[in-house]
Amino acid sequence: MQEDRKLAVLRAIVEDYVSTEEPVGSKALVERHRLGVSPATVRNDMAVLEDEGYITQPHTSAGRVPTDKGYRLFVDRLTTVKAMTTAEKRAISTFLEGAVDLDDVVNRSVRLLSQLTRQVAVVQYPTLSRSTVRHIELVLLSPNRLLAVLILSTGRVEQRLVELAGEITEDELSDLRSRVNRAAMGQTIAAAAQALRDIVPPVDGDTMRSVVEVLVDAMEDHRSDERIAVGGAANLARYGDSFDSAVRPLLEALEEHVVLLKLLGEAQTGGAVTVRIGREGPYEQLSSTSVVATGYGPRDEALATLGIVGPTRMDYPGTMAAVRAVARYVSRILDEG
Amino acid sequence: MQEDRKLAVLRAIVEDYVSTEEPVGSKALVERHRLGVSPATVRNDMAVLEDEGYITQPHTSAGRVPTDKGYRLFVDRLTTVKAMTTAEKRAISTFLEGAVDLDDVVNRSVRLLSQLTRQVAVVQYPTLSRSTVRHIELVLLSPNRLLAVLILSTGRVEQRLVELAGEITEDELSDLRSRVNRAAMGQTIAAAAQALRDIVPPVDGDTMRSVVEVLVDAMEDHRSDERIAVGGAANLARYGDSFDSAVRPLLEALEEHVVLLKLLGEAQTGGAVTVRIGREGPYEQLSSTSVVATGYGPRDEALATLGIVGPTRMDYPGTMAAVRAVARYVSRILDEG
DNA sequence: CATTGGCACTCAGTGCCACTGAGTGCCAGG
DNA sequence: CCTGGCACTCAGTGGCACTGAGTGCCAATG
Repeated sequence: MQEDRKLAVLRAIVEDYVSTEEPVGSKALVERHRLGVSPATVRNDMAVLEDEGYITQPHTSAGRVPTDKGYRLFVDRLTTVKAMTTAEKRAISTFLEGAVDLDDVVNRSVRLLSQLTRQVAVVQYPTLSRSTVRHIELVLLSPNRLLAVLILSTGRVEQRLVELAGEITEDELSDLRSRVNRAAMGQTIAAAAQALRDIVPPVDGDTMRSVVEVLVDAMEDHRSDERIAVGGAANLARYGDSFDSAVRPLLEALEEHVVLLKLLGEAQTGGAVTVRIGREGPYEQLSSTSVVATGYGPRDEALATLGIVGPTRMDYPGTMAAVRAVARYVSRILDEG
Repeated sequence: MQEDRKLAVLRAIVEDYVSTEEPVGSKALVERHRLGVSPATVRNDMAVLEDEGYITQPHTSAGRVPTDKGYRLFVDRLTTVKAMTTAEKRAISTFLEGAVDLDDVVNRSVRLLSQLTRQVAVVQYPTLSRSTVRHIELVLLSPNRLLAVLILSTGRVEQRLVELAGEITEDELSDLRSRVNRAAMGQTIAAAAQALRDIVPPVDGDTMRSVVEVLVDAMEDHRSDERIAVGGAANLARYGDSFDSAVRPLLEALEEHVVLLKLLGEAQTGGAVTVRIGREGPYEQLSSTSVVATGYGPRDEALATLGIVGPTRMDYPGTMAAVRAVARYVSRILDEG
C-alpha cells in the first residue's frame, strides 16, 4: 500500500465530509476525486485508516467520518495554505480602515471574521500588559479629590478617582504630575508600575503613595484584558443537528468570557495559526467544537488573540486563511494608529 | 353562556399550554382546573373562543393553543400580578448591591434577569439624554492640546482630545474651565449643550469654540445610548422545536443592537411593564417571540429600558413580575449611587 | 504484493398499513 | 344553558418489507 495514497484518501474524506456533511463512502470518493484506483482499494485504505484511528463509522454500513485525530493530521500535514484572493484582501483592508477608534476596530474585526468564516468570531481587546504608557494626567476636582487619567499606547484610556488624606495645592500637584510622568512615560505598564512604586519615598509620601497606588492598580487591573467581543452567533443556527449537545454549551461558553479567553488560549503570533480540535481543548462539553485562533498586535507583538469557534467539521484551510488575514490587517491598523 | 367562565377557560388554556408546551384539550382542562362544568361545556366555550380568534387548533382533532390575540387578552385582563417572595426580593437586592460601578450594575442586571426568567435578557445602558452634567474637566496635555472630560450624573465619563489652533496658558484655561462649568453644571445634557453654545462669543472665541464644539459633540453623541448588554442566550437552547424559524432570526436580532433598541421600544417607567406579543412587534421574522420590557432610572425618570425576549409561549405573570422587580431595584441602586 | 472485481452481508431510511387514543362537533334530553 | 352520548378526525406509533449505499472478505490478476 502506498502511504501517499492513504493520506490522499484521508484528505478526500475530510474535504467531502466538510462540504457534504454526510459520511463518505468508497464509491462516492473515487467518483469525486481522481484517485486513479478502484473503490475496493479505497476500502482497504479506509480499513487501515480506521484501525489507526483517523476515521470512524457512525454505524456499520455507513460511510466514514474523520475523527479528531484525523482532522489533526489533516490540519498539520495535508493543508495547503489557501491564499485570499486580491479582491478579498482589498475588501478586508477597506472594511477595517474605516474604523474610527479602538472599539470600532475590534467590532469591525469581529463582524468581518464571522462573515468571512461563517462561524462565531471572538476578538480579544488588546492587552494592557504589553502596551506602554503614553501619558499620565492628574486633575484636581476638589482640594482633596483628584482624577488620575492613564493614557496608553494602544489608545486605551483608564481613569480613576483618588481620595486624598489631606489637601494639595496646584503647585504640589504639578510637581507630582511631572514626577510620575518622568517615571512612567514610555515604559511598558509592568515596568511603569515598578518605577512608580520605586519613586514613592518611604516616609512622608502619603499623597504620592495614594496616587501611585491607584495608578498601579489601574495598570495591574486586568479586567480590561478580559474584554472580548463576540459576533456571528447566528451562524450557530446552521448546526441544525446535534443541537442540545453542541449549541447549548457553546452558547453558555460565549457568555462566559473567562472561558472564552481560556479557549483562545496561548495562541502565537507571527502568522502561526493555532488550531484546537474537539476534545483537545480543556472543556469536556465542547467536544465537537474546534477553535482556530492567532495572536495579533502591532509590530508582531501578540497583544491579544482573535479567532473563531466552530464545529470540528469545518473548512480548516479557508478558516485558517481568514483568521490569519484578519489578524495581519488588524495588526497593521494598530501599527499605524 | 357565562362570559366569566369563557375567560376562565382561556386563562386555563394559556396556563396549561405554557406549562405543558402541548395543545390542551377539553378533558384535560376540566381535570386540572376546577371549572365545575363538563368537558362538553368547555368544548362549546372553546368553539366560541376559536371563533373570536383567541385560540386555534394546530390541526383538527388536536387541542387548542392560544393565539397572539389570546395572549394579549390574558396579559391585559387575566393576569393577577404575581409578587416576588421576600426571599427572591432579598436575593435580587443583595445581588445588585454588590455592584461596584455602572458597568457592573448593568452586567449584573442582565445576568439576574436572565436567570430569574430563564429567557434572554436585554439591558440598555442609562441614556445620556436625561442625565445631567456633574462636572467638566479640562486638562492641558501640551500647550496646544487638551483633554476634555465630561462627568455625568449617571457616573458615565466621556473624554475627548481637543486640538487647539493656538496656545493657551494655565490661567486662560482655568478661566475657561470655570466658565464652561458655570454654564453646564447641573443641567441636563440637552440644556447644557445649548448653554455652552450660548456662551461662545461671536468673535474671537476660537479656543473656546473648539472646546465647546467637542463638548457638545460628546453630549450629543448618542453612541452610548445604543449600548446594550445581552445575557442568557443559552436559554434559547430550550426552544428545541421551531429552531430555524425562531432562533435564527432572534440570534441575528441579538447582535443587531439597533434592532434590539427598537424592540425594547417605547417602554414606560413607573411600574408599568410593556408586553409586545408576537406579530404585534415591528419584525416579521420575530413572529413567535414576545418582548417584556420596562423603563428604569433614578427617581422614576426612564433613563433606559430593560427587559427580556422570549417565545410567545411564556409565563407572562412571572416574567412581568421579574422584569418589574429588577427594574425597581436597579432604579433604586442608581438613585443611591 | 498491491490491486481489483465479485459477492454476501448489514443496516439506516423509507413507504405502507393498521391501530390507538385524544380530541372534536353535534344533537337530543334534562 | 348544561350535559351525556355518539360518530368522526387525524397525529402518532409500531410492525413490516423493501431499497440502496456501504462494508468486509476472498480469489484472481499483473
